[in-house]
Amino acid sequence: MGRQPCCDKVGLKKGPWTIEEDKKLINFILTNGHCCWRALPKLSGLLRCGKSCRLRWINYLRPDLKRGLLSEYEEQMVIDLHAQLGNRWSKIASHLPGRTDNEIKNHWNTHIKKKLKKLGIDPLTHKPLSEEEASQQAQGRKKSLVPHDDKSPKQDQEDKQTKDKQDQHHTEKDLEKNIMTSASSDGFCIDEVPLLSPHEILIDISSSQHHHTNDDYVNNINTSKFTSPSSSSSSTSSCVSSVVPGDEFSKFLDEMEINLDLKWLSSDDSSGEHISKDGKFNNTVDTMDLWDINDLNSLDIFLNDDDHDGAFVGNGNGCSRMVLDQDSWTFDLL
DNA sequence: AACAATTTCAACCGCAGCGAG
DNA sequence: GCTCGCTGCGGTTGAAATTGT
Repeated sequence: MGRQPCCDKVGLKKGPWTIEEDKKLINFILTNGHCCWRALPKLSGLLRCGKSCRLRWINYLRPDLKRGLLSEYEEQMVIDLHAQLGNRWSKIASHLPGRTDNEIKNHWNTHIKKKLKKLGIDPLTHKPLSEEEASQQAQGRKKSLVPHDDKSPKQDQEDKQTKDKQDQHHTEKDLEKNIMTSASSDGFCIDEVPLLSPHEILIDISSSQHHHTNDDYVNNINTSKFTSPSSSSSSTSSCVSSVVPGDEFSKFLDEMEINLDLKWLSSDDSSGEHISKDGKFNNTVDTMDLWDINDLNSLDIFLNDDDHDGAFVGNGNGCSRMVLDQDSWTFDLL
């Protein structure tokens, strides 16, 4: 019989997301949350499969994402965690707030692997490379100990991944046990990284029945309400509901008399003409700025900023930590 | 300036895991 | 215990960007 495909693929769009699609997805999730990824595309009017929507949200549009390269500290954490967990990227990501498994995986494959090899460390075993391997690395020639002629880098990578999988399979339980009970050899213990449980991260709407000042909201949120689930594998299965439950966030916006009407501004030009990511030239405000809801600076600004005459615009420098090379998006105040 | 080679990373694919019935 | 449907994960791909010649 075979499995049903994750979605009816006929007529569904694939490939890079357009600004319009992003807008639709964000608007829908922020106003409705996502009850079910499979149903979301239909409800939101997107010609994408639910899986694609989920991925786009989690890896790119989620409000609490950090953008830009991993810091040295984050990189070191990834290395430490990888030494213990292997290629379990979602687990690794769950310890790095604002980072996704995909991002970490990519960073590992493109940066960290090379870095470790340069340092004479085998990225798979985290042990020093043999002299021969190290010298080969130094020469920039990659040859496996088992001769494999003109294996492409891709094949080489596949081999290593297979090996990695096997190694991982054998040691998985030991590792898990080790992680649960002890610190790593360099003193870093992932158990020290706090993971929040869902009850810690939901907005306390009951308390918001009372009148709040803007500062109340921001303080409330900054303390613990908006936090990073960091990856889909964290304590709750619903990314949005764990960060900002859709209907609660809507209530919050309603109560603040904020109409969630997204305006799309280029990160490098918030007022003029724009060139969107796909290279199309827009003379309307039509690209988006990512928000920095992780620490709610942008929210802070749009709640408190008097300078924008009603129209909230991304928080400039404050946003840059997350935005960097990305566009970002903003709200309009009524 | 033009082209080739390499690198990066967003997005896709297939499978595993899990809960519901 | 089995099947089904959904979600999440990890591996892979390929277009775009960057670098080298």
